[in-house]
Amino acid sequence: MEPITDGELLILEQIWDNDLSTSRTIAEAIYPKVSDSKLASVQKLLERLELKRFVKRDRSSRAHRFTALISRENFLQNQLRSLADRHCDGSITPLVTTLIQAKGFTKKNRKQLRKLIDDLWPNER
Amino acid sequence: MEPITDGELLILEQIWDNDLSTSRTIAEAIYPKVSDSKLASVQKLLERLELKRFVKRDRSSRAHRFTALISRENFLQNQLRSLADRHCDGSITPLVTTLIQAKGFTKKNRKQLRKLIDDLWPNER
DNA sequence: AATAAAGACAGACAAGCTGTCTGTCATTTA
DNA sequence: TAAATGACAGACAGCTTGTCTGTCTTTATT
Repeated sequence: MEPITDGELLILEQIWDNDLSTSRTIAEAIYPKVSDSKLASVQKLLERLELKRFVKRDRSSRAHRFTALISRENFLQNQLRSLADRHCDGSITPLVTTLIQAKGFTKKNRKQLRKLIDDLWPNER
Repeated sequence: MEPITDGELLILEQIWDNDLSTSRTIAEAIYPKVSDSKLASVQKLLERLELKRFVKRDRSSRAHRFTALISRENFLQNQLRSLADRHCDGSITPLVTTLIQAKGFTKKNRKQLRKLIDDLWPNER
């Protein structure tokens, strides 16, 4: 997967939140005042997002409408895989063991995690 | 935590593998042939690593010796936190639930994870 | 119909980042 | 004393990134 920049991510998130957005609605969600140049900036980032295959464009109406080509969940999965590749030789277990010992992972979270594993893979206990 | 570049990471990993390395031993581990300029490149990256507080430098001997100021484990934790901040509003549970459902996370891994939770937090079952 | 508004698009741009390299000086070694 | 080694400052090209300008086309308004 191509790397994504902060500006591109901001726009992709708008599209996730609101499918079939136009460049203007996206710009309005990001900037308090939408000038011509700000709109052009959004369009440029959309152009790059399309080039990187994060987004597709419906050209049938005058104002093009955009749709994400990757789901939030899938995107997160890819980001995590990249991190595993970069820092753990591709292995994901170090990520899991690190995360469950992190500060923000509470007793309640542990309980939910146990339940999730039990639900997703019953008969493994 | 400051962002780290690929070149800097390569060098930090050498220091993790071999504490108290000099710029030369690091360069020898990275490049097949160590020219003057390659050595200078390593030194420049070490300078930046020091500036970013990833590394400290012992200046007592002529050839400075380098030590990591952050452990591999701590570093990974920070990377994961950054990812959570960027993509999940700081929450880490989405990362965990995504990871355990990833392709590379096997039945054996699940078993190990159950055991790890049980070992780290007994009396929670 | 004539004018104005809105959109797409190409291109340019400054700022910043990144790895590399050169040259200079100081220190150690042969 | 000469040569080798190391630290360091600075420069550099190539790339990235968000922004902006200008032009053309299409739609809306008068």
